[in-house]
Amino acid sequence: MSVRHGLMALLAERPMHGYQLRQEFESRTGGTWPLNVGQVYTTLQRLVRDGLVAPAPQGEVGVDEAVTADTGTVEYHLTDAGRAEADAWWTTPVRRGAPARDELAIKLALAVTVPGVDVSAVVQLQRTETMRALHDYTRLRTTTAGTEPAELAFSLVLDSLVFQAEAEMRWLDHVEARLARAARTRATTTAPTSAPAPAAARTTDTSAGGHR
Amino acid sequence: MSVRHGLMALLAERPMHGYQLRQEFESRTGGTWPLNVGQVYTTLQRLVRDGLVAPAPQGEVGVDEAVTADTGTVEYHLTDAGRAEADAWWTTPVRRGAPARDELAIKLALAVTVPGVDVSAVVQLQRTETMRALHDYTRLRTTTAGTEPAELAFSLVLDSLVFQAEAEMRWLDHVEARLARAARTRATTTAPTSAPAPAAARTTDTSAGGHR
DNA sequence: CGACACATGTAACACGTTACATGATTTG
DNA sequence: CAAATCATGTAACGTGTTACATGTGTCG
Repeated sequence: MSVRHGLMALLAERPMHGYQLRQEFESRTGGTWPLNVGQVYTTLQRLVRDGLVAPAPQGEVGVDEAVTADTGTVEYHLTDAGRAEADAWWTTPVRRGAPARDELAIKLALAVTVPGVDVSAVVQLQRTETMRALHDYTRLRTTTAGTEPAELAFSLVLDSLVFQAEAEMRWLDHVEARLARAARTRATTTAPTSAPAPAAARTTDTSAGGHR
Repeated sequence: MSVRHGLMALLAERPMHGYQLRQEFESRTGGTWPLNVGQVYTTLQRLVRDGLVAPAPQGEVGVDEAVTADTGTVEYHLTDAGRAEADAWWTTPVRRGAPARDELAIKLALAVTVPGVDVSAVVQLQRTETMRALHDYTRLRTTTAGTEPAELAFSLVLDSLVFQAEAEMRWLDHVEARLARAARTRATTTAPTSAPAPAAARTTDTSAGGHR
């Protein structure tokens, strides 16, 4: 629904062409989320179908209703219903009740339940990837620090990505810590008397485990 | 792709029915992400089509190839290619290079660039919603604290949601702070001599935390 | 003229969601 | 027997993604 509402938000500012919508959407988010032009038009079609947006052919301006010399370009604008929808978007928070599927969380949840998976290795790989992304973000941020709305917007988007990536890193640390604790508990409960190998493996894991 | 890979991960443990796959997927994630049975079957179809999964009709076990007394139930299992794919999933981190569309980030990025939008109000509404979700999570966590794999998995998922929600809260605070700073800068640069109202509004903003 | 940005669309496909239809098995 | 659970699927729809086709305007 991001694109749908995003386009409506842009059209609330002023009527625009489909092509323009794409440019505005991308520039205001610093190109973080590229938007294919085709999707703009398909989404616009759906918005028109739902009566939220209406097209107005741009021509040499006929005085009456008939359009003279249609140039083929179309300017889209919000209908009243569309404006209401756009307003409703601003006054309705993004639902966090039924969270969106998080591939990483699903992956690790399954990893700890499926036997034979080296969870630590998975965590380690993800940590590297997330760190890499984090570096990319901070590198990007140094190059931009303006006060104009568009630059502010991009800066906020970047901050959002950084905050999320940092949270992910913290969570990965947390997962590793809990795994180590669980392994310890398991070792003492399931094999209290005879379990020399697991104990050795455990100490090796936390210290030499190429992670942090 | 979460469901697709999730099903493969489950099938890597042991062959299962479609119905079972749904139960396992949901129980191991604590019901955080409900999975419609229909989607399991359509996804399985695609996996079969792609040669990653193969169905085996369950019957009264005919000795030769002909199946005697087919009960109508089907057990799905990974093919060699499917097992390779599953292994590849574990050894490939979730890509953070091209981040998934974050509706909240998009929303706020557009909010600060579209004139006439009360960004502070949007932030405030979202803060309330995110807080509510955070409370729900912590309330859920108190009821579960086991060490069995499934409970550990759910616990980790919950932690992930908490970490994310906390990051979102921090980001919302951050956005508000930057907005206040931008408003100050703007007030001094665009109207250095005559701007008493903005200054008054600013002090009200940061102290009377109710909303803006 | 040729390349490039502007501008509009269609087609095909993947994934996800909901609702519906159909039957077998278990259990109160 | 009736209801719930187990079990398998189909149909329709919404959104998102990519690739392709088509044409205009501008500028070196």
